[in-house]
Amino acid sequence: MAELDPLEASAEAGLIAEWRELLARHASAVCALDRELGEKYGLGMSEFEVLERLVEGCRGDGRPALRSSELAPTVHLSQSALSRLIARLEKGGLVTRAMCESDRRGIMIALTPAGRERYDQARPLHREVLGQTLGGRFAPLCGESSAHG
Amino acid sequence: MAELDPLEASAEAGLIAEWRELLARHASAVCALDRELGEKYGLGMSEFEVLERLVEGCRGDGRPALRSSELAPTVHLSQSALSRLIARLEKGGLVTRAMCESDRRGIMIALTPAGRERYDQARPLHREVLGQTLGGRFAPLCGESSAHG
DNA sequence: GGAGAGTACATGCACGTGCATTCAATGCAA
DNA sequence: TTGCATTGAATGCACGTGCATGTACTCTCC
Repeated sequence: MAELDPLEASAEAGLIAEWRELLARHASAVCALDRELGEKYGLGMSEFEVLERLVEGCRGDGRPALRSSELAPTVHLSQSALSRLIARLEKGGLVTRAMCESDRRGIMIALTPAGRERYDQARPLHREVLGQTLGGRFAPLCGESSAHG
Repeated sequence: MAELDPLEASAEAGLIAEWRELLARHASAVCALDRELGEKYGLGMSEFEVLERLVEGCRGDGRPALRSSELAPTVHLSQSALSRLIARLEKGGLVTRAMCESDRRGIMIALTPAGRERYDQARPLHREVLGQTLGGRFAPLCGESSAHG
């Protein structure tokens, strides 16, 4: 049982505490976001994140669109998952996919007016949910047995 | 555009910064844990978490098993997901499911010696990965485009 | 210019997840 | 006791994800 020094053991305990808090916060926030954004605006958490990156990408310079490869690292999604997510958003009329003229392998993803509007509508709820789940401390934990029921 | 006071706007910016850091840390840790534990010990992150709860449940008092309903809230999994996860662990010989004699609707989940051994083997790697992804700051982000390739 | 390596995105597939439902057992009331 | 609502867990199903691969295009070197 004497596998660690007392010092290392307490460092490990701190690490695990940090890890479990991270898991709990993540679970409660993602769960609440998916539920709330999903039922009120038909968006999942990742869909909203992508819309938000597109809105930010259009800010400042007049660039109207982002490459898929620029988007992927910012939303913690695999390339294939992002590809399908963009397809869903396009099907919903929230973004458009256009061939990139400088490199015809790539695509330019642009927000449509409907996409911008949906984002603007969903944003206050997104912020509110985050405020409750991150700022607030009533973490309901996730899973249908505790928060979904 | 004047939808928020400056004060509220900066509070919102802080909230979003916190949220994005949470997402980034979670993604990199989960991705690394699933990859490392998966390829070296055949365990996913949630499988490991469940084994750990069982090990902790057996500590102190001599209680050899936990109810499924006790386990669920601690691992941020739905009841159905936990049910299938336990089935996978049982199939792998790491836990046993036994009828609960006091309430025959419930089941008692107990770690087998093999399960305990697998946990003991995997634990150092689990801690190491967490130390790198939480303590360290080289967050590789997740997704096949950045960390899986 | 042509061949082969490398890159960007799409797609087949397997898998884990949550929701809704189902089945069995319990608790309570009549 | 019977009858009914409730609870614990398992399962059908749809869906989002990652991995491996396919397809189209670009780049480099000859």
